Amino acid sequence: MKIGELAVQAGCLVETVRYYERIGLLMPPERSANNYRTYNDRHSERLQFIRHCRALDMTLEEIRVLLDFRDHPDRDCVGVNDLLDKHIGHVVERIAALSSLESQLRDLRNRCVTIDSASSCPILNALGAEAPTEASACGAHR
Amino acid sequence: MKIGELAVQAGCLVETVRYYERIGLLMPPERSANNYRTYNDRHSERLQFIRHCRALDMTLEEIRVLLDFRDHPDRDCVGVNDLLDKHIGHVVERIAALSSLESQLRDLRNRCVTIDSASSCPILNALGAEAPTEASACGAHR
DNA sequence: TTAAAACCCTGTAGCAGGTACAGAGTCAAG
DNA sequence: CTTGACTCTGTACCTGCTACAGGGTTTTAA
Repeated sequence: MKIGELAVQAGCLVETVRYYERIGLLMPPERSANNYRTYNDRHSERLQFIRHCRALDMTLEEIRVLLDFRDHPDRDCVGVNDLLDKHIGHVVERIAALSSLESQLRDLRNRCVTIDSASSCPILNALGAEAPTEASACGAHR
Repeated sequence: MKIGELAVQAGCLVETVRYYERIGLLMPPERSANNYRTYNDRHSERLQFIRHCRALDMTLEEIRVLLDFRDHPDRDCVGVNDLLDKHIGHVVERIAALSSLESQLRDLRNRCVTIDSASSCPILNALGAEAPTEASACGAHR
């Protein structure tokens, strides 16, 4: 099958498929006489695996590790569990950071009750003053 | 004051300060005879405003709007409230998406109880099969 | 038969929000 | 007078794609 059909099967763009090949996540397929990529079901399966993982917000590096486990079925799968546990940890952290963020933003929003000139806007004033309490963890995982 | 001191005051890197100047968020300061940037307290205040907003996970475009309100104290501040409400909306959406993600990941993780070979790992198998239920909303805001 | 639409190719640039150099100049302390 | 800490500009890199430009090919419809 050609790249367009593969992309449809996986629900992604053709450019994404070529991108995965370029970064070595998808092995380069055979080329037909006209230099078109020709894929088989194994490629399709692998691409769908990748897309499922991406839908679960895993990084390409995490996916690379999982693919490596898939490529070595003889090894035990402890690493798979570890990776998943870590990934869940990242997600939990990110939720906590965003929840804290939300309450800070609501605090800020509640300061303004009257529509007035920007110079006396309590929100702008609060954003300019001191630190808004150690927040963020924004540099965190995604 | 020189750029290093300014950066310390704002808790960011020197490169970040220059980056903000480059994209027009921070006005270019005076230069001393040796071509060093020389900042005053107004610069410092503005930079700290920006960093506070970033700590609240606002985009640079959102911050640009808020700075514009600050720069026009005569205008009313309805737009400030609107911007904040929208931003809170984004954060709430993102939390919902991540929570759904977390439960999917936990489902996945719970499939594996025994340490076995990767070929029979239920996690790898599940990631390879069908769609893991419409998930993600990963393309969402940040 | 032929022309247009729909595909494929490579290569490169762009997004956000910075970070990290390289290679050069400047300045203060020992 | 040299060492180290700063500063400057410019450019490349990061993630995970997306979107061209500028070509070639194949399929479909008139």
